[in-house]
Formats: sequence, C-alpha cells, structure tokens
Amino acid sequence: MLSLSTCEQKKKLMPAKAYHHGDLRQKIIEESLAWIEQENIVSLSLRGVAKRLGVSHNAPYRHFPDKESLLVAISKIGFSQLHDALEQAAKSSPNDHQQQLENIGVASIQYAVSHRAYYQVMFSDRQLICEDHPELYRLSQAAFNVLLDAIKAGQSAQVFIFQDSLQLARICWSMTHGLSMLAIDNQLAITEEDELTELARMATKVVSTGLMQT
Amino acid sequence: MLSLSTCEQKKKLMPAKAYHHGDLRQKIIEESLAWIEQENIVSLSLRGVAKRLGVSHNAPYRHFPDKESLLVAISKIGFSQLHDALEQAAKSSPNDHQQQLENIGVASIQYAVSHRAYYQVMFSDRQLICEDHPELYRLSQAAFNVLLDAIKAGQSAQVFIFQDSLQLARICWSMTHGLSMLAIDNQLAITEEDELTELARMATKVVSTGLMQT
DNA sequence: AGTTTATGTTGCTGCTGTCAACATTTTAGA
DNA sequence: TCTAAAATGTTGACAGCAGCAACATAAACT
Repeated sequence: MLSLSTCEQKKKLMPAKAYHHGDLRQKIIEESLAWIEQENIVSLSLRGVAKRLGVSHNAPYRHFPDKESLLVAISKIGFSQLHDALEQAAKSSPNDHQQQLENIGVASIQYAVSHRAYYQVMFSDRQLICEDHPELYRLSQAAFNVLLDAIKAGQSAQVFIFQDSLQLARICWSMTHGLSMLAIDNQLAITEEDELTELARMATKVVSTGLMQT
Repeated sequence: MLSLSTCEQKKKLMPAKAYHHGDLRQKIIEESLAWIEQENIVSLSLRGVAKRLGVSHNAPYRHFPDKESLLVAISKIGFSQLHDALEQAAKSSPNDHQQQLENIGVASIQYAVSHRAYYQVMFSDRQLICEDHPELYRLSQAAFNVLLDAIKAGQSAQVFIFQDSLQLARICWSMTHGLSMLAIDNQLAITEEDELTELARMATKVVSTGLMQT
C-alpha cells in the first residue's frame, strides 16, 4: 500500500500515525494477528512481535500499556467488523424473517472462520468482555443487538414464537458461537470451506425452524 | 463419583499412591482445578501449584512431562465425566426421542457450568484435542457419540429429519458448547443457576424442535 | 530558537517452563 | 534380607516473558 504520504497527511487530523516507525501501533496489531494465524494465541508475546517488527522489546509499550490492552484493541476491531457483517446480513431478505435470521447466523460463522485470529482474541481464555472494558462490552453488545432486533422483528410479524426475545437471541448466538469455535479449533473435521458453509446453513435452518410459530 | 485413577493405570500394580508426598499427582490435578476456579486458566502455573502444595518447583515434572500433559490429563478426566453424564441422560425417556435429545443437551450444559474448571481446560485456547493426543481425542469422540447415537435412533424412529446424522449432531453439539462457553465466561448476564437451567431447557427445545419431522 | 511531547532503547526484576544433576525413598530381585 | 533399580523430590541453572524505570531521540509546538 502507499504509506509515503504519512507526514503530509498527518498534520492535525490523525495523531495515530507513528513518527519514527511507520505507524508501529497498527503494525503491532497486524503482526499479532499474523502470529496467531501462523502459531497460536497462547504463544503470542509482545516481545516476539517486537522482534519480528525489528523494534526493541519495549517499543510496543509506547502504544499499549500492557498485553491485555493490545488484545482489547484487537477485539474492538473484531466486534466492529462482526457488527458490520451482521448488519449487512440483516439487510437481506427484509420480508422473510426466517431467511434473514439464517443469513445473520451464516454471516456470523463466516466472519469467525475467515477472521480466525480476530475471533480467537475476541473469545479467548482471557475474558476480555467484562466491566473492565466497557467500550469493548458495548461493541459486543451492538453486534449481539443486530441478532436481537431481527428476532424481535420476526416476533412482531408473528413469525417467531413469543418467548423472551433476549433468551431466543442468546440461543441463536450460542449455536453460531459454538459452531465457530469448534470450526476454528478444527474439531469438526471439516476440510473444505464449502462444506463448512453448508453446515452453517443447515445449522441456522434448524434453529430458525425451531423458532417458527407452529 | 467417577473413576479418576483408572485413566493412568499403565504399570503393573497401583502406582497411584505417592511415596513421599500423599499422592502428589492427584493433588496437582486438584490444586490446578482449584486454581482455575479461584483465579483463571491463563494464570495457572506449575510452579504456583507446586508452591501451594508445599513441594519444590520441579516436583510436578515427576508426574507430568510438561504443562500440556497435565492439561491433557485433566481433559481426559473431564471428557470421561462428560461422557458418563451424557450416557446417564441418554438413558432417560427411552421412548421419547425428542425429550431424550433435550435431556442430553441440558446434561451437557449442566456438566459444563458445574465443572467450569474442567470444561475450560477441555476447550482452552491450547487446542488439546488433536492428533497429538489420540486417547483424549478418542474420549471426546466417545462423549460426542452419545449424542450422535441418540440422533440416529430418533431418525430410525422417524422422529427426526433425515439429514446427515453427523451434521445434525454437530449442530446440537455446537449449541450446547456455545451456550456453555458463554455461560462460563459470564457473557450471558445470568446470575442464578435456575435461570441458566431454564435457558438450557429452552435452547435444547428450540434445537430439537428444529430437528423434528414435519 | 527552545521546550514539550511522542516515540524508541537499554537494562533491570520477578515469574515461568523446562532441563540437568543430585538426593532420598520405595520397590523388586538375588 | 540385602542390594540394585526405579520412583520420587530437591537444587540450581537457563531462556523467554510481562512490565517497570531511566535514558535517548525525533517530532511538534510556541
């Protein structure tokens, strides 16, 4: 990409740009994600990323107060991306609530497997989504709310059953999340992307069918 | 309740009894699980466990060649327990396939939340279930097969839809796994155990309904 | 210009997993 | 029973890690 115009472009608009390195903060995020894809999230270390980027072992601390902050930053991006993907899916089939719900589910799973590193950070053993990180929590809620709204709309249209919409959304969220995690962890013995997409379609259809009014 | 020590009976007699300490191997497992419940799985360290048990920092290495082996041992116990819990649930309602499937799902979720530390190890970021640990893989498959068999039986009785039973089992497994993980990670904002059980019941009913023949 | 701020580096501490060498206790074979 | 072997535990070491402090330099601001 063209990163030559960093100095001119900066001025007073984007203070996120790095002065010495070429936007080190962004590079750290990218390299961390690459590390997770090539190795795994457990072995990710700030020092290793710094070494890969050719900077000193403490350079990352000028951009993230600690390792958790880096992971939170990645998670924020991830949930923002996931939110956009779900919003996009929610726009489809505006007249078919069941199809719309299935599209949201498939989109969620597809985001997870095509952004494995992001998703692994977002739902890592370090439980980042908690009161310690209110903005991250808000972003994850925003993504979840796309699903919740779709269910409420389907209920208003008398398509879905009239149980607590929040609980129903949690059920849908659970299925897509579980399927995503198992797929990422290679516990589904599925090799081809198409096969997984087919499973995602089948899975969302099963759940959406279970939500339909009789 | 469950046979914990039979897992590693590889030698002639009963080497489970410790000579110097009082069965240090078992104590290490217990203390690790206690650590995970009190702190978290990320901060778990062999040295910390050794210190808690009042032994030297290298004593655990006489029982586990490395940290991963300890986690694998815990996972094996966990999947064995999960298998037993699912078998127990599968015995219920032998004439009602839908109810049986729901009972298996609820049992799975209940195992997860009542054995959080085990479940977190079993499905930790370290992807232990792989070709590196064939016995663990076999045990996880055995638990999964309880669910798979219940679905096949329901299909034979013409209760469930006639799609690939393996895929349907994966869908059920995904939902319970996702719900379990979200519950353990406190992402469901559910305080009381009863409330979670009610959600588990609702969730399994939604999925089982989606599997019913029309 | 000169000062402040942003960024990067070096060096250190404490913790961790793991190896090697050694010590002690228990078991097993003569 | 006695002794060699095995099982178990300890001490010390090393490298990698997160994070802190002090210092260095480049950019920005006045």
